[in-house]
Amino acid sequence: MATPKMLDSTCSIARSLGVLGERWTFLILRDALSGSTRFAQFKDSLGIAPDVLTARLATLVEYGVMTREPYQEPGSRPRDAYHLTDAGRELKLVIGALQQWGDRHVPHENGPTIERRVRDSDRPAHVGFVDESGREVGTEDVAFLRTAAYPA
Amino acid sequence: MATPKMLDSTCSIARSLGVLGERWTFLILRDALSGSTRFAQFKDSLGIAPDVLTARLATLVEYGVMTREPYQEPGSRPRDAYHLTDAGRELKLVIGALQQWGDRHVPHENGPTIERRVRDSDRPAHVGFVDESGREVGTEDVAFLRTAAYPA
DNA sequence: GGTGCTAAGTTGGAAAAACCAACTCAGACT
DNA sequence: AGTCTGAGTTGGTTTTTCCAACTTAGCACC
Repeated sequence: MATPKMLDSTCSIARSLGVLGERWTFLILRDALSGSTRFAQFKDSLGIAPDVLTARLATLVEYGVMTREPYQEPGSRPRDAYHLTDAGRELKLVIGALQQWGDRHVPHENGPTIERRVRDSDRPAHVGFVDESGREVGTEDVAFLRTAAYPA
Repeated sequence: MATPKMLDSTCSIARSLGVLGERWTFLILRDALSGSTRFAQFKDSLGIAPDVLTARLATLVEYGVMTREPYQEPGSRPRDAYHLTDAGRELKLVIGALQQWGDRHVPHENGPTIERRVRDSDRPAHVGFVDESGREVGTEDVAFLRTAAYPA
């Protein structure tokens, strides 16, 4: 139920995790980013208990990460489909960063099963820090600094 | 206990979450990235139950995200300090991506309390997709593609 | 050399969340 | 009328988490 304590935090990481930090949520988003839209798709792909899936989809919809829309395939009764919103699609970066970290630091013997590539050029892409001019900056060259809004 | 089912997955995201996906872990890492090293620092800052903190630190150490080292301040008894490894420091990218998403999509009325800046120039930085040449690419232009290792 | 202090835990019991199997419900199709 | 399927709900068990109290080890002071 998207731990409300965290949603009020002044820390953006805690607030993100208030929405996304429960078990299964990131895996649901991974599936959604790769095209899953239906309850049964998530359930079968993940092996998640249906009551938990119901709860997770509800919080994702509640916080604007996904929408729930009725749709009807011809010759089928109306169903509900879950689609990522713009906010949800922006999580591609978070998912990509997790994927990249897992590739490197929790490797599987067969190597990566998914790679990130630029659509047109087909060249490899990765997640990194970028400055205003769109140039990559090394991780060590980025500092997390307190703003004026930082509490005392 | 770092759900072993996920650690064997061929999906790198699932493997990452097998190590990092339990409650509190990302917040522990956030604190670690901002300089916390001691048990009590994490406990007091997060309000986490001590038994859960013990368990989380143990899995982070087990999977090479942090190290546990005895150290001694003069005039104090020897204690254990927890430090991020290189693998742990690379999670800055994941944490940064979560932070950025929270800033934008789960905003707090006071605005962000932390911002990402390039160390020398002091200019803002963000997390993004980058191609081989170090140039940022839009999220829409990045595809997640299956490799030969993708299971049937 | 006993008492108190503090950091880093451990332990035991209560509460919350996740898991699992079985069941419901509604429309389409036969 | 009966069957199938997707999308859930329900009830009971197991696993995690939470919380408060307890332990342990070394230092400092008297």
